[in-house]
Amino acid sequence: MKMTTKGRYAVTAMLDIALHDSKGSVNLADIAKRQDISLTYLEQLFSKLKRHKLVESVRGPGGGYRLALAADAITIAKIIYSVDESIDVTRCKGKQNCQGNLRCLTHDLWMELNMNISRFLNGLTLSDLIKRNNVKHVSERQDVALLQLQS
Amino acid sequence: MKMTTKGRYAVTAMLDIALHDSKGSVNLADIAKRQDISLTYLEQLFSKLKRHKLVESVRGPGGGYRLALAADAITIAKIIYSVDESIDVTRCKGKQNCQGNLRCLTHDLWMELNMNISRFLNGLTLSDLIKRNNVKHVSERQDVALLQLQS
DNA sequence: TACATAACCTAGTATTTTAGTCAAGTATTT
DNA sequence: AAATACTTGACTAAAATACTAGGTTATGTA
Repeated sequence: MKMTTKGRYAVTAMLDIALHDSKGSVNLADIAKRQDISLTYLEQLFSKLKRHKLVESVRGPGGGYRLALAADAITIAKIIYSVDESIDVTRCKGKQNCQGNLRCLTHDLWMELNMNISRFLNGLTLSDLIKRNNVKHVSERQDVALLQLQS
Repeated sequence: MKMTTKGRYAVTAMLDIALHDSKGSVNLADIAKRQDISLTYLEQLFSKLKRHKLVESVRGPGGGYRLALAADAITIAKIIYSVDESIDVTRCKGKQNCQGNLRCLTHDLWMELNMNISRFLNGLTLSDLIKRNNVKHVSERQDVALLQLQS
C-alpha cells in the first residue's frame, strides 16, 4: 500500500471540515493552522479532492470548502484514493505481470491484503470518526489553541 | 504502511525455500533465478532474515539457507517486519507526538488500520501459503523454467 | 469601483527512500 | 588447497515525496 502524508493529511483535513462545517464553509488557512499542514500543500490536495467530487469550493471572502456529500457517505478509502491514486500493495497493480508476463509466487497474497485493507477503509466514514471520543477531544483542544493564537 | 519490494521479495524468497527445502538447504543463486530477484539484493535481505532467526545458513559447497522454524511457525508479518523494520502507517510510529507533542486528529484511525493489517499478516504462515493451489501452480511453472535454463 | 480575501494553477526543488551494484572479505566442505 | 557459498559495508542512480514560490482568477464588501 502507499500510505503517505498525502493520504494522512487529506483524511485529517476532510475530518476537520466535517467537524467545523456548521459555518457553511471552512477555509484552508484555518485548517492549515489547526492541523499544522502547509497551506500551499493543502491547496494541492484539495484540488484533487474537488476533482473527485468529495468537496465543493466557495470562492471569495468568507469562502472555503465544504463537503460535497453527507459525512456518512464519504469513506476514508475514497479520500485516500483521491489523493494517492491507489492503495495497492502489489507491484503489478493487480495486472498479474509481476514475473515476466505471468503471476509471481506471492501475487495472490498481496491481492488478499489489498482486499483486507480496502474492506476496512471502505467501511469507515467521516461521520463514524466524528462520533469518537478521542477525535472530539483532540478537535476541542485544537479549537482552543487556534483561538489563543488569534487573540 | 511501508510495503516495498524488500518485503515482497523477502516473503517470496522465504516461500521459495519452504517449497524446496526437501533437499536440506536452498542456495540463493537458485532463488534468484526462479524468482527473478538480484542475487546481491537477496544476500542483503537474508542477512536480515538470519539476524531475526527466521533462517539458518549452511556454508560451503552444497550449502544455502533453510528455515530456522517450521513453516507453520513463520508468519508473513514476521518476514516483512524483519526486512522492512515496520509495517506502520502512522507518522509518529505510534508515539502520539504527531502534532507537537500530542496526538493528531487521526492518530487512532491509523493505529486501528495498523492493527487490522497486523491481524491479517500475523494470522498467515508460510505453510498456509504452500497449501494454496495457485502457489503450487506458479512454483511448478518456475521449477520447469529453471530446469530448461540449466540444460 | 477598489480592495481584500480566498480559491486556483504551474513550476520548481530539496530531501528521502528505494532498489539496487560493487568490492573485498570470511567460513566450510571436498 | 581450491571451490563454493555466505557476509559485510560502502556506494549510487533513479524515483517519489513533501514541500515552496509566485503568480492568477473569482467574489463579496465598503
